[in-house]
Amino acid sequence: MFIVFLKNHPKEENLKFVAMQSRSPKITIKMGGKRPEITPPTVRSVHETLEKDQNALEGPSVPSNNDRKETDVNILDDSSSECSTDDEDKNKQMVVYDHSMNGSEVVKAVKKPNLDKPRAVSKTPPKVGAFTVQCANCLKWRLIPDQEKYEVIREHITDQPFLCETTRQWKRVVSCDDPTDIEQDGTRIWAIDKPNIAQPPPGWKRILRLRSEGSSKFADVYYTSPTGAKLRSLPDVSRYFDSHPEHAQGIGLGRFSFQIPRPLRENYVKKRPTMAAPKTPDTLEPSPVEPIVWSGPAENLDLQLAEPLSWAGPVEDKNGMPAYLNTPELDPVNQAAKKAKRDDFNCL
DNA sequence: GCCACCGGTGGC
DNA sequence: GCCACCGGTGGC
Repeated sequence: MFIVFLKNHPKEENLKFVAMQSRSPKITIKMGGKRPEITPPTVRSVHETLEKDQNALEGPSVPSNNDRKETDVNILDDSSSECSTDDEDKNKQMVVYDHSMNGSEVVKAVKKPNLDKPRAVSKTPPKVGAFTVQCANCLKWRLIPDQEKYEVIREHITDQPFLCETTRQWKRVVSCDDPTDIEQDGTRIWAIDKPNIAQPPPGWKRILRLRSEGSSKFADVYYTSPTGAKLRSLPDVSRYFDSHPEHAQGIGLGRFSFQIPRPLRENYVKKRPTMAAPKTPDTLEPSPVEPIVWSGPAENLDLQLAEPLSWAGPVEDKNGMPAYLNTPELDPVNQAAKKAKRDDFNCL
């Protein structure tokens, strides 16, 4: 289940579905199954990007991940990577999803106006730009015209897998033979949405607010009540019902879910600093040995501990070799390589 | 003063 | 490590 996120330019707030190029890695994902496939980010020229987006939206293409079986739903965002530069920002362009054509959605790539101007607010959190669901049969992505339809699909995605034919609900004629609406080509930020979330009760609206890259959380969910109250948690909703019993009729807390999507890019969210890890043999640093000063009587020199100390030092295998050679996670060299790899992703 | 956004933390 | 929950705060 996917959502594609877009960060709208302030002047483009009226555009419902806008995607801007970013250097996000290409990611595909399979619900409840294999890990996402991530390929390194690439930088493309404006021309290349335009051509590729056109191909993605109009040309014959198929999802790159062939082993997906389940239906996915998606939300897209545009937000560029923290590693992007002003020059790269200039190369951004938009893909506009125009669903205003009587249900016959047309997706077209357009050049972003004012490419020379940097985006007004680079720190503003991204906005959801598009919803897309994967056909359970052909695995192609189908854009969903609006959030309401998306929420309907999401609510029953497990029991009623999404198919290309489902788009006929909004009078769109598309089949598995048609090219995918949108491709996971690294030009957008994708997020895995949670399946089977109930539609908000009548009069209520479920709002998803994305946070900026590097935040401690990816997003926040809140509900707006019929009275306009903004509720941030189930206890909030419960308290609201206590004070507005007239709005609680027939509405259980089960109708509310504050689950947030998960970004496909693992480093989108700042990792919580971990507690100091217990020292393992490979992390133990040689430290200066303090001389033991013994001031007791000489006859106590043979004093020994009654119980043997547990040994936390390197353990040898049966051949007398360090244990970490058989256990890569204990290998200090292996650990250093892993750390270097992690640092590569941080771009800091 | 309000509120969107963010950080922290306790519980699991 | 993830998530639910809520307090803090900067910008308006």
